[in-house]
Amino acid sequence: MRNSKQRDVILKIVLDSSDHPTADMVYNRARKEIDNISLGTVYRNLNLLSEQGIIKKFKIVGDIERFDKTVITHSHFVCKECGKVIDIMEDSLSDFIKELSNKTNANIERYEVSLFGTCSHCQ
Amino acid sequence: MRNSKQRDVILKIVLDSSDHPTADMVYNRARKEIDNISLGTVYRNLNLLSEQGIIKKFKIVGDIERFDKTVITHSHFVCKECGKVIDIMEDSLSDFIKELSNKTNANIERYEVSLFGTCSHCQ
DNA sequence: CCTTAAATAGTAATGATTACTATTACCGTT
DNA sequence: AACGGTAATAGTAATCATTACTATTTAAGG
Repeated sequence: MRNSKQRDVILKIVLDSSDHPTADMVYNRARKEIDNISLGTVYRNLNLLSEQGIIKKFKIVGDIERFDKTVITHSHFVCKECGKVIDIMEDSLSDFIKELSNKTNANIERYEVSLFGTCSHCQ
Repeated sequence: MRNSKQRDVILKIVLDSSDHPTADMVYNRARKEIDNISLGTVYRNLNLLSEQGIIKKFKIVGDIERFDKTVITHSHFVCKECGKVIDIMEDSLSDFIKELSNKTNANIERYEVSLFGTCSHCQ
């Protein structure tokens, strides 16, 4: 993998963001530094970086792809008022899923939990 | 809401299916009964029927919309070998999410859990 | 400073879903 | 049984996120 100014900028944007940006959000932020950067380049590099485990790509049900600097396993909560995506770092969830795996005699290797409601700010 | 042959056929197909069909799957099955039924009609009626609570529309992360005759809250497991979508009727999950709601002082109103792995048949 | 392949910009294609519009058909009223 | 209003439909176009394609640019090793 060669160096590229584009990839550096894209990585820095994700590492500096805490709002779980979409590819389009990264694209718009990147354009402020490289005015003619291509959306395809943003997608390719976001996918590349997440394949390498440097950033994390995730999806919330009913939503589009998002990217996160936090690579460790965690879930996401979406506030229906402000639209914010909030990290839920919940280890007990993974324990719970393991139990479920035994009960249902299906071998659960991976899970995605999307939570919806109202965040503490908006209540 | 008026009667329509199309809606009757579409509803019957979902009620007779246990494979969590997509709109396109319902469309292809419906065409065997009404050869010129429109895909738009299928989408509109599937959405209409799920708004009425007669069927259930759901999504698995990374997958497209699916429809289910089972309307009560439950989660879904996807086998990566055979591709089957299997219902997980797990009450304890909902209790767990309620607890999580308290811990995180976010008001969790709804959740979607997608489980991935290998089913009992394919192991 | 050359060369070569990786990376890019710009554009086209894809696929699921929704929107649009002229036509059809359900159904209550005569 | 015919009529008229309007909901529902068929067929097609539009949308939007994402991927694919291709000619051009650029990193970096010799």
